[in-house]
Amino acid sequence: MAQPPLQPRPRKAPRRGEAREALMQAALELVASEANFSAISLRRIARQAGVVPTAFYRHFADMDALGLALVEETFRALREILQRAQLSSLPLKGLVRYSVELFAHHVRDNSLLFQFVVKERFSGTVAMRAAIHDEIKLLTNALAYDFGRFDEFSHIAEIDLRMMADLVVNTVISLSERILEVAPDNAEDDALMLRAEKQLRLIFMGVGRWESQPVRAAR
Amino acid sequence: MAQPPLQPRPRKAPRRGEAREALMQAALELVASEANFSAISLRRIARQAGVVPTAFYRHFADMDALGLALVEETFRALREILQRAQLSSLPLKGLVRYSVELFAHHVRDNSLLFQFVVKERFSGTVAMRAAIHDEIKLLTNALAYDFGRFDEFSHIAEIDLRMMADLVVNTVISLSERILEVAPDNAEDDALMLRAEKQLRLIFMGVGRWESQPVRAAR
DNA sequence: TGTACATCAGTGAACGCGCGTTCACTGATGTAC
DNA sequence: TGTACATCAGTGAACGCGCGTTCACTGATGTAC
Repeated sequence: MAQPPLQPRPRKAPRRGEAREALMQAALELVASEANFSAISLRRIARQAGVVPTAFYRHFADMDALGLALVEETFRALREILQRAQLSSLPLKGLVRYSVELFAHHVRDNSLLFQFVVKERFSGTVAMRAAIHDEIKLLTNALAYDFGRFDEFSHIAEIDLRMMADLVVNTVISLSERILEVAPDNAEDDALMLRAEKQLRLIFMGVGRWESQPVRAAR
Repeated sequence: MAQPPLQPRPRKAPRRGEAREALMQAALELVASEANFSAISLRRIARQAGVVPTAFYRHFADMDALGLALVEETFRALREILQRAQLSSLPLKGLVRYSVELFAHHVRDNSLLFQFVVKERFSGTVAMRAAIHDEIKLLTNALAYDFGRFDEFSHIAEIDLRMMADLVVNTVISLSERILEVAPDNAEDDALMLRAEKQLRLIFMGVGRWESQPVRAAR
């Protein structure tokens, strides 16, 4: 049945960056379909990408470099969509619902990237964990800054703005994790989005009544 | 210098369960000091436990069984401390602060176990992820049930009690993750606990104003 | 437009290593009488 | 209290395998002129 490939198949023309993207995609697929990044081998990734193991080194110094590239790609795309949406210039009314939907759909549309980051956030190498942690911290700081520009938050001390931004970011991260662990299903996704939306509205209900303590004098 | 151990050292008397605990402890130490569970080998665990690789099989069918035993141990101890504390019978005043401190100290005192669970919650095998997920769901349900017994929550629909319990559990999990990623340091721990306490108080401030939608008729 | 050549992506053989798991074994502990 | 024996934790040799990485190579693409 099988035809012995006696004559070597013609070498495919290499195109710049093609194999690099194939390797990144292969890593994402393997991590999503099983295990985590540290449990899959360089050789498996190369095989999945349709490339010989040694070709890996043409594009990445080692596995850590590949992982870091995937983290960067994830947050690059996330920052881009957040910047395009210009959330902080929208009217407050309906902002929560809109933001939750925007985020949830983005996670679904980029589920392999986000699955990768969710898995590696705590179990990756030190470099990868630090990279993810730093990116999340940047997002949290930006959110705290945006809060400060709304009248509704004018009575809140800076440290409490950060506390609130942290709570909101955690809630949204948790939403992403949940979305990724259920099979794509509109009804289920809607239930998860509705719950997250309620959680955020609950948080913002507290903001109006929040009284920040006066700043303590540094000793 | 080194004396050649020509005559075999006397065999240590095996004690029931001793090696089993040594294997579990070895796995915790290796996971905490580097990598994650899927990245450490059976042989490394045996070596760390001071036992020959094949002895592993006397105590666990495979690595998955060891991992599941560690997950179970973590939540067994957590359930025990929560049950002892009898939180829901304490006066509401000061309950948030007390609960946060209780939890944070428990995490510090059992940091290897919690580091393990935090790392494996998303990156472990399917069986381990499911076990952790189920345990957290049980805790969330118990918390929602406890909420329902306070007068302050009497106007909240059941689904919203669950939504709120979920938000509280997420906040506490996030606190644990943070505590485990900073070196033990009372000042830093206190700052993390204070932030979590504020986040929980903010959430509960919203509860008084929350209006649950009337239940929709099933179609 | 044509030619010469540097660059660089991809190849394939080879290496030594740590891995999970098997097997037959040893010898101490606990139990039946 | 003493003896015989089943149980079971731990041993050590051995296996075949996939791993990361090295090396010298091939040949297509892009560039200088």
